[in-house]
Amino acid sequence: MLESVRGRKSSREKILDAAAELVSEIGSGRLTLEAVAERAGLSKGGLLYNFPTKEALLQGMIQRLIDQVSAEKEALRGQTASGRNLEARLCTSALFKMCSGKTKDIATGMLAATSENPRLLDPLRQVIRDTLDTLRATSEDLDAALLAWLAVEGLSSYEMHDISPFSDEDRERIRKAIERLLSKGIAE
Amino acid sequence: MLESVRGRKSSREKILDAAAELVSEIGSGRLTLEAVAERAGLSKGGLLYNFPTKEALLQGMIQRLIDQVSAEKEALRGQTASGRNLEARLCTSALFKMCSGKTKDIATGMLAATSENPRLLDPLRQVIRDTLDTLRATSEDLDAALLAWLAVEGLSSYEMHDISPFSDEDRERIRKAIERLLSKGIAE
DNA sequence: GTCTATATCAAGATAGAC
DNA sequence: GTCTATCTTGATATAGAC
Repeated sequence: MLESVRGRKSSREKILDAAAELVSEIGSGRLTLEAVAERAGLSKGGLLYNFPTKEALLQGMIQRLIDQVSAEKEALRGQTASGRNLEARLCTSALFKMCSGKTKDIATGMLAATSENPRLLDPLRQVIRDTLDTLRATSEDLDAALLAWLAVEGLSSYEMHDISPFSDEDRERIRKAIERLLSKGIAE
Repeated sequence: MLESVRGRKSSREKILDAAAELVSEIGSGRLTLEAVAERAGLSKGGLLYNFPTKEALLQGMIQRLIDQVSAEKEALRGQTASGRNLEARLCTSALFKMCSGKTKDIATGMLAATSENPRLLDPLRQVIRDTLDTLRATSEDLDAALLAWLAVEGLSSYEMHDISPFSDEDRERIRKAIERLLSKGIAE
């Protein structure tokens, strides 16, 4: 699935980047193949060689979103000390990184898919169900785990729609509060 | 602003309802004036009399979303015992009601607006900034208030995109956990 | 206040050259 | 693998009747 070659990005990657940026800038519903092609530095024909339909492009955006979060989570697993609510900590950290880092635009794939055809979110639905199952099965404090997860999703949603009122310091404060919630739980 | 007359809904209300439903069903990007008109039980011409452009319709959807949450919050204010993190409790309760009740569809106005023109979310941006200011100024435990707020937004986002994995019981559990977080805070 | 008819335009997709 | 040219559809918006 990883198609980046050393040095140069593949056309597919350039196209997905271009599409993600455009969704942020002009809105998911205004995403046109022509605009994506121009931004990615090729023609409509070239784009349609890589993604034969617009739906295929949107599917690609969703799949990259899923792959990115999954990869981030697994990378964190190696660096994270085991302990209370481990899975929830991995999951929230990975999502948090996604919505604050430079891969932030990738989340807009969700908006693009929702816009065109809500069923394109099916793969994401499955991931979310699996995440809930995992949290249920492994969390020492499920209430805290659910709230932490949802809070990161809320933040992510705000960033995705570009309506977040939070500064970098705010986000850091939120990150720490989530960490505290997961390790200490809700007070009695 | 409230234009409902006793008995019959105004055309405006019927149109806004129809648009909200359609966004849930076919995706924000597929929302067409013709489909809205048909669902609302009038013709394209009749629709365009009430909302002269598609943007005006989307603005109407966003405004109704804002008005609804605001009204819900003020209604709750009368019934809620004052106490720890009052504003956060009002705000989360109002949002929670929106995303689980029958007014759920109204939230999809956000998707419709994002889809067509992200700047249509400007009024919502203002409300969110004001909410953050209020929480900052009044919360006994700001960390808890922020997490609770974000958690409801996360839940709302899942429901809005129809990717929520939660059952009614799950949502009730989440509601209680948020209440507990706001009244008790994060453990030490 | 709501209807029909129509002008106008833009977007997705195809075909075939290079 | 990428390009240009073209076909076709469908959506917004206008004009004017009822």
